[in-house]
Amino acid sequence: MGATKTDHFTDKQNEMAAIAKALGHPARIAIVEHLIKTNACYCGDIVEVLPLAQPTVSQHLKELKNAGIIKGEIEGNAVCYCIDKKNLSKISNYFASILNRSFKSCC
Amino acid sequence: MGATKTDHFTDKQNEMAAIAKALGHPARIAIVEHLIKTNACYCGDIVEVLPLAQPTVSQHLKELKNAGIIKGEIEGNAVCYCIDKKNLSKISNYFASILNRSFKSCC
DNA sequence: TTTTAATATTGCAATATTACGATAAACAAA
DNA sequence: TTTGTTTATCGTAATATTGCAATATTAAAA
Repeated sequence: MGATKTDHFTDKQNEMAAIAKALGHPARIAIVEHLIKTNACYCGDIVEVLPLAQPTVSQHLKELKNAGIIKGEIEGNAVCYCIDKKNLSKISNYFASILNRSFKSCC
Repeated sequence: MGATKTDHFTDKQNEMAAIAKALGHPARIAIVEHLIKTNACYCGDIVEVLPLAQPTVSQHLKELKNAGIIKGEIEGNAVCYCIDKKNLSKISNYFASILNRSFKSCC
């Protein structure tokens, strides 16, 4: 095996898991943090900041983009990336609502 | 390759990524949701609810426990699991603070 | 003690992820 | 058109994850 049984779970569960999974790597957390700090920046700037080769960074950017966490705008031969707040808001609200519904613990 | 370069990132980045990663699977999201709904319950109840075999569920529970998202208390020969709010609060607050710091988008 | 019940662990196959060199693609500049 | 710059894609090796059958472990019950 090795393939997740996504069809056995609800759309919402799969959606939240996909967003969380995209953020489940320190390089992608670092990218998000850098985009927050600089507000927006070129792909090349991110490559300079991270301890990873350019193709690896490009791959991480693609995953964040697929998950709807960032978006990129082509400017000439460069690409300007920035945060797409929508899905970050979704997962933030999701966790907040889970915590609100969680009262006492048995253990 | 295939191994994440954790030593090149900050402790905070690695920590947030680890929590997000643990939540990056629909089965683990479903487990968390079920624990919220029932407040606390036995491992066996979770196995009944999920479309996965007992060893697979046990493995997912272990990952959630390692990430500090749930905790389990042994009661006789059964184990009662419940949410450990601490790390869920951490990631919830983390995303909230990221969103607060994120103003306008370039693209 | 033997049996039963509830979880955890082991071992393994299938698949996914991570990382990067090489290369391609797209565009600007000369 | 040629060259340089920027980013994406391809191919591939190393490693991690997912899932489950078989089995071990632990403790209650008979």
